[in-house]
Amino acid sequence: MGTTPANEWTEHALRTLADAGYRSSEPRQTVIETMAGQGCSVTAREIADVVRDEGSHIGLASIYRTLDLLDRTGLAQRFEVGEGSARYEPAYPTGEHHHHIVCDSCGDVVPFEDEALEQAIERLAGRVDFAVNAHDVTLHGECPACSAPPRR
Amino acid sequence: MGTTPANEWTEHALRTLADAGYRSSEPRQTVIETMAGQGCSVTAREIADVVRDEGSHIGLASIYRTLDLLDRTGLAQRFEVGEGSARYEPAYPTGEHHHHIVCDSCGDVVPFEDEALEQAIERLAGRVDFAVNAHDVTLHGECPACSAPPRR
DNA sequence: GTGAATGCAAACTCTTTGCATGACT
DNA sequence: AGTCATGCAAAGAGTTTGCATTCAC
Repeated sequence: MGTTPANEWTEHALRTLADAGYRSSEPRQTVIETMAGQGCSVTAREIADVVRDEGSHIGLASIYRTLDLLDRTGLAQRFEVGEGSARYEPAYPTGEHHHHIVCDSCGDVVPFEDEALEQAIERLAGRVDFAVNAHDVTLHGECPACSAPPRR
Repeated sequence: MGTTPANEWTEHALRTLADAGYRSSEPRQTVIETMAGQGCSVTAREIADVVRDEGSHIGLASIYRTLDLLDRTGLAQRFEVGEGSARYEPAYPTGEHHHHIVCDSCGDVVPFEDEALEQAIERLAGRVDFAVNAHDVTLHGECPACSAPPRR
């Protein structure tokens, strides 16, 4: 396996933080690697659980502090899908990104991309009097499994 | 002043709840009227504050219960813009709705509508394998006041 | 060595829940 | 009268913060 987007983001994030004068501690590296390792978005607790399952341990507070740092430096994007806890995911320097569909029955979150949607938002952003620098789109509904007829 | 959309929603909501067998209590009516009275979206605490300023009082728990009821019955829509607390706003039976731009500096929330955006989402919804029945779009940025050069 | 980052625990905020009281139908 | 809804207070969940210790530079 060669260079994946996740690997690239990990390195980009570590380098960016180092360049900005932040120290490279093991907890920070682990949080970043764990985020990259998850397919899509993660919550603070999910990171803690994954790390614990790998035999290590990072205090929840440190995870929150790292996530906050990543968000503030633009290395990650924070968003919520309405289930109480914040989700974070890597933000690629290319601006490339996706959005999410949430199953309101089982809580499943799956990503999607849509160029037409991005264009509509871009045009809109140019028309409003806010300086728009990010956007969230979340679709709500039921996943195929949940909208299937009840099992018996 | 005649019939406004807000008035209509208030009546629609009260009637719908009554028809569904829910009791018409004063707290519920007040919450609904207060929601209608606010321009856009509200938080539970905002409702409590407005009600208190008008000389009445409703327990926070009842406000939350009413908001939850409105959300479950489709009379209101719940969403979050990332400032910790949930916001609710009237959902019109016509399906007419808007989205929000949030100023990440001062927390100001302003509504917008965009037909092209709605169309893009509608087309997208038809293409995914989820049964999509709602969507949130939130733009983040800085409002004109906050992006202005710092005052001196 | 010095200042920044961690970990723990306490504090906070938002929201939900249990239970007795009061109100709508 | 019989329920359903309210209000209060306590409980929960997620997140932030204070502070002593540890670690990176």
